Amino acid sequence: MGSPATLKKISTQLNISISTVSRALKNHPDISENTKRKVKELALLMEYEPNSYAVNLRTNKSRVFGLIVPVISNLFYDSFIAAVEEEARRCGYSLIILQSGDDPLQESENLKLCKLNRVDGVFVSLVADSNSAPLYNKLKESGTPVVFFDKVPDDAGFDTICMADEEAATMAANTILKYKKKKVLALLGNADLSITKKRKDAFLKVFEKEKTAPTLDIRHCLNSAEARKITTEVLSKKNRPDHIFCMSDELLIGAMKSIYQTDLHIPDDLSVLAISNGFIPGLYKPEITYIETSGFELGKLSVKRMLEIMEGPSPSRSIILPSRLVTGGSL
Amino acid sequence: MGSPATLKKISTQLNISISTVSRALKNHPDISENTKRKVKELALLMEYEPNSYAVNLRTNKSRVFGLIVPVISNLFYDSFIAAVEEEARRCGYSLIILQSGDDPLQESENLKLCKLNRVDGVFVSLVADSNSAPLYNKLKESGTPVVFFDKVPDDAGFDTICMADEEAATMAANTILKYKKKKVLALLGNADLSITKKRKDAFLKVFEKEKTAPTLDIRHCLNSAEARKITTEVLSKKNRPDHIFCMSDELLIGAMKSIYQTDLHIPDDLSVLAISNGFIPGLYKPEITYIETSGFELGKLSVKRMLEIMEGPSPSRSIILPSRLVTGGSL
DNA sequence: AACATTTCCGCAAATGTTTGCGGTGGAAAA
DNA sequence: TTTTCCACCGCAAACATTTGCGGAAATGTT
Repeated sequence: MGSPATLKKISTQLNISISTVSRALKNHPDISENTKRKVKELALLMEYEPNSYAVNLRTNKSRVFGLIVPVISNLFYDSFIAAVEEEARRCGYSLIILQSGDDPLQESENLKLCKLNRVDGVFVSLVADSNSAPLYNKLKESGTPVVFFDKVPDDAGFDTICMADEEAATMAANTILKYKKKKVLALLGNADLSITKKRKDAFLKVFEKEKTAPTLDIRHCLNSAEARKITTEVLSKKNRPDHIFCMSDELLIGAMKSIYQTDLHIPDDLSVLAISNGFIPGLYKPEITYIETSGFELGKLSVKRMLEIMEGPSPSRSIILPSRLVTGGSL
Repeated sequence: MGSPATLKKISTQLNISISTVSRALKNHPDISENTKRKVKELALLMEYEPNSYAVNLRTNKSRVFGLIVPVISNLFYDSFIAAVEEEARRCGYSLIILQSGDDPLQESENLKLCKLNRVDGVFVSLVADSNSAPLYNKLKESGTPVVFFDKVPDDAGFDTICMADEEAATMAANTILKYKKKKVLALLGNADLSITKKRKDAFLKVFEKEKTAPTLDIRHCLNSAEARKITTEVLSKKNRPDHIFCMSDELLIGAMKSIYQTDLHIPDDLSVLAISNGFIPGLYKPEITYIETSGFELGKLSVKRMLEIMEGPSPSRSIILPSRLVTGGSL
């Protein structure tokens, strides 16, 4: 009674074979109702639970997903993780989380950890200079499905799922146009990231065709502090912008800190527009108008896609989640 | 060459026994340098990696921790999770995350999942009406260490680690006293939580002994929206408070939304003090003065404690992380 | 009564590792 | 030459489960 219950212990107690116990607990039709009952009763009494180590070994499955993300403590990623965890659990899967901390090396280490843990599938958001594409390919070939989200590889042949980056940027540009802004400061993220490129291109494209386009000041910043510095610098010039567009929450926070240092009034003196999941924009007064990108939605969809792939290997697809404008009072 | 490499495949290739291969890869002294070299070379070539299912089964360990938390998408918990993940990975452990969503039932389900996955240890922050104490006891008795953090059980005999709740509340009260506030609105969390009780008691205790104590308006609110409603209600009265104390970020956000609706100026008309990890307070203008509770620190410490327990079963301890006052401009 | 069918169950292999123990061959000691 | 010892390696059990196959007993069919 000391060590945990096993099939063998139940079987010797009942003087039947291990396989019968195994089948009884699984409601196998070969086993009579009578023995099923006896087995189940004893199993309950002995608090039997299957040893997943052995089950995994035998079935070569773990019912665990891996999730690799640049950082956890982040308003977008944490809601994504929350959604994936919830959905995965609902479908009988557990979730191992690994963060790469913007380090390509760590990312490939994490991928190795996923292989080591022999997860049944992995979700990945790439770090900036990820060079692990071949590793992902190998993983895929070895039969472990990979779903990329948010920061996805450029190469075709992968399953990706991300926000409508172009659409969001286009929407932002059109909104700015509609409000007849004269001079806009656009704060964009890491220039090396494909997500930044996509958003930038789409953003610029809208203005190209327009006669009434505002003057654009495009700036790349890696983090909140940089965004703040740049904003302060730009706002102090004689010919200051009348609008600021922020590509992410992080940048918005930096910009707002800077704006708070001035006595400029939003939206009269300066209007603001961001791409965000909505939490941060709601904290300010007035609330910042933003284009929504829901990590939660993305997470739910990612799990759904993962399960699809695991069903029957379908050709790889790129899924794009549409975005919408949420009006605050900053524009 | 199709299916993944195993010890057996390497052994037949080299015409040696499985055990020799196993020992060679582990640098066992019984094996000659020569065979070690050959084995390692072939292992590299065949891209051998040990099947953790089998290793786990044999060694009865998984090198995986479980982490049960009410919610993931939360400024405190996500930094805690980030810290635990980082530290655990550094020590060769992976992390399975489960959220209970403030549902006691889900919490015990999650605990079962931890047992099912046979994790080597579990970190738990309890939900409000958790009734799973016996389950945790059983888990502990079965040899799986449990470390509670933040929301910990009242019962003795558990390993707990949390912020200096009393100290933080005492510090808050003393600060309020120092600034000679006349009337303070104190926004506290769920009254059923022990963390709330502790903070409340310590908070009140400071004022009991003081002649110059301010009038106190103690309110409990479950979430941000409630905090906002209460604040608005209280601020609209003729005899409005000159100070608001918020026990958490969530409550602070609600209060600030309400304050932003008025034309009260911080800190002249109304001062604000919060208990927080510092992220949210930094977003406002002026930045909110707060008493720091670092989820990140707590996470690092929790892993350290877990490893200690796993070394040699020490008597259970309660660890308390001291807090400090971070001065913004709201007081 | 002889045969066919169904019901119920056990045998044994297989999953990939780890590890205690025993064994072989050769060199050194007696 | 015999004994001792050491370096090196293999046997086989054990971990707990799943599953194809075969077989005995019970039931049903002529």
